[in-house]
Amino acid sequence: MATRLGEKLRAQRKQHGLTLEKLADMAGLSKSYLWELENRASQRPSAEKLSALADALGVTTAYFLEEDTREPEERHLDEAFFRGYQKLDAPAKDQLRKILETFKSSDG
Amino acid sequence: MATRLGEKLRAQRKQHGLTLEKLADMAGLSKSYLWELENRASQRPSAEKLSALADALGVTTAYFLEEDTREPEERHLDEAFFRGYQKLDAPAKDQLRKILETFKSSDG
DNA sequence: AGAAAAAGTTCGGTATAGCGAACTTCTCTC
DNA sequence: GAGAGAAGTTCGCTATACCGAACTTTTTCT
Repeated sequence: MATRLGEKLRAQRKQHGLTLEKLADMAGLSKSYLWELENRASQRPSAEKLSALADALGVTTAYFLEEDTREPEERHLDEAFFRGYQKLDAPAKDQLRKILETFKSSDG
Repeated sequence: MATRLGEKLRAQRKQHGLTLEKLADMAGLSKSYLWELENRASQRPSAEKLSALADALGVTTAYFLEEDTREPEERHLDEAFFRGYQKLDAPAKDQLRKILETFKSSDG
């Protein structure tokens, strides 16, 4: 077995050194269901549950859903960057956006 | 009735000039269920469905789930910025991250 | 205004999300 | 290696996600 989602969940959980029960408590679901998410194929968790898990593990729901070709490390950097960006005030955001535009035009 | 999620869904759908049926087709769900999402309280759609809707409407799932205090316009800018950033090559990303750090330290 | 088409709404049914509690396996410590 | 405690797994059940088809309302024609 082992779905893509299940593998990602388990990998993240282990990485944080959490047991099924601890993570389940943190995310507000049962450990039995969390086990099913990790181990049983074709689970379709609700957006609520998946989002709670993503929050507890410090990733985005998109990470669990998408086929993401990025390395986990790069993905993590990207998400951290976006969280940081969102906390800026409006003028700072605006500056960054302008800088991004110049970067865009200088490659493919 | 009208939940937070329902309101957001309907607002986005109208903004794109889509009927229930069109959006439902685009996102791969039935129009009857989409109607329920928009109009019935306490819906807990699967991450899959919500993600498909978010994709079709050009927003993130987080937008539908979070209490987001940002103005829709700002949120949209932020998400567009992040999409742009993710497409950059590694060195460009790295430069932007460093710039972000300098911005962070210069405010609260 | 009235027909026809398009949009929205209701409803009954099936599959499964998600739970609690019991059971099993692993990991200690003596 | 036995017994205790933690971690993982199974299972039966209830609530509900989600659908198709029928129905109603709104819009768009002439």
